[in-house]
Amino acid sequence: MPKTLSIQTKNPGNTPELIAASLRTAILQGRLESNQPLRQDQIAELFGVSKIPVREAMVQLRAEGLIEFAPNRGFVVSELSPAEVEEIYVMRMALETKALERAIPKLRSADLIRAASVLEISETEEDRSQWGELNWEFHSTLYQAAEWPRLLNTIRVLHNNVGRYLLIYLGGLSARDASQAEHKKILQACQKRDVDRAVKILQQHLSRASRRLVVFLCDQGDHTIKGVKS
Amino acid sequence: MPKTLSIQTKNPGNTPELIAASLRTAILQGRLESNQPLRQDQIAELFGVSKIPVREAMVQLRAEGLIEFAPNRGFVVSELSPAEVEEIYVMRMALETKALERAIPKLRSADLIRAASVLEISETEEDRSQWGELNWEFHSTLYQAAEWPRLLNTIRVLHNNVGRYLLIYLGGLSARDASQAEHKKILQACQKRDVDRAVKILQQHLSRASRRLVVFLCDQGDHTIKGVKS
DNA sequence: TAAAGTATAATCGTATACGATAATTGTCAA
DNA sequence: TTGACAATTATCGTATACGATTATACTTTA
Repeated sequence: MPKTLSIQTKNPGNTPELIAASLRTAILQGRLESNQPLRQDQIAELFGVSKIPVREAMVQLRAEGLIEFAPNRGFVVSELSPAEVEEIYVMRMALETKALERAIPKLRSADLIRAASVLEISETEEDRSQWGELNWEFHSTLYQAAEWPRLLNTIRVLHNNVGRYLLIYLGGLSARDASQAEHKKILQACQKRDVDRAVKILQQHLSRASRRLVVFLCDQGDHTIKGVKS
Repeated sequence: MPKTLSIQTKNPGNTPELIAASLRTAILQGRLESNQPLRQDQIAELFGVSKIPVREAMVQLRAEGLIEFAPNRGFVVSELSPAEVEEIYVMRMALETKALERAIPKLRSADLIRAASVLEISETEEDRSQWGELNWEFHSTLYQAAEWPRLLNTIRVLHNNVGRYLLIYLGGLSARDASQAEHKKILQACQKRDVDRAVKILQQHLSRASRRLVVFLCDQGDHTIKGVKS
């Protein structure tokens, strides 16, 4: 369990939502590891609330696939098998290409500027825990122009699911530089309104990330099958 | 509010799940209409439980997009605008073609027989509230062979979201016959392991349903913008 | 009458409490 | 020592209760 997840002062939103957001970030940043049990009492105390809003937050996170549930045993942080990572990338490819296709003709210069500045910030960002967030910022800045909010949200959920693992694998600087270079190419194609080229690079970008991630997870010492150590 | 949603005898599963399943079915079958508020006390009493498992069920259904939530105002059954229906069909097309592509080479004869028998049953099924379920049975029988459970689940959620509306529009017998004919063609292509043809027909099937549904919703007396009558 | 304000009722949100279930530890016999 | 069983502890699941919020009905006043 991390030292502290978040301490709220008042209640400026709704409580289960705030708790879900805090836990979500902790999982994405790798501060909560796979298979780690989430104790309701403990988390409730951490946030200074009872178990009830905590459980609602967890039902939400379970629906997003970030945690798993077993009756009377509680919730644990999900672990993805290489096969599941592949599956998620198949879905991302199918959905993100649709989003990008529709977004490109609708991109405003403000969107392009924003995407470019996110890339710049990424260059100098030292804090690894922020990389996943910046990565999402870049992609979502482009996709949101499609004005398909449900699609964007589904993509976000899928992105979050691989987020933790992406973080580990981007740890290698060469992988990160390659990823950055691909982002720049995608942005250039967007600026030229070259849909086919942008989509093609995006596909390469995702399938490369998928392959690297799968290799990483397979090499990764533990040959784990869905949380059951062999 | 319908007469009865479901009366449980014991607790053979976990309670919020059972409640969610029951409400989900009620929404899919059109027994709970769009914008109808879901009163926690009332539903709790209906199931003979307190509000707490009811709220958890609702958080789950909200995550699936079937109901919406406003703090201190509670939950209401979602209403889809024509634009949202289109969006969902774009997503379905992107995802279902991937599922079908991968499934076809892996389809076992048992799967094909099952799909065929679902179509047969559909022919004779009088009860309209079952059509959505049978429709899903047919599609999911084909898709599950892909062995991508997350993808299948996401498709199911999307299917559920348009389920109610589909039900209304399939009310017209000609539309239903057309849909059945397309299903048969898809199945034939699957039997011949003709991936390209099957995918092509599936795309037509979905885009036709989408167009018809959008037209239907636009004609549909009420020119409603996200629940706010104009 | 209509707008504004107030009182009442309906509903929500969750802290507390407690029985139910699972995990852990301790005990005993083989 | 080790396996089976019992006792203990930890944790879960939710019914109850109650304050907080919102909706509705009822005044009051201009």
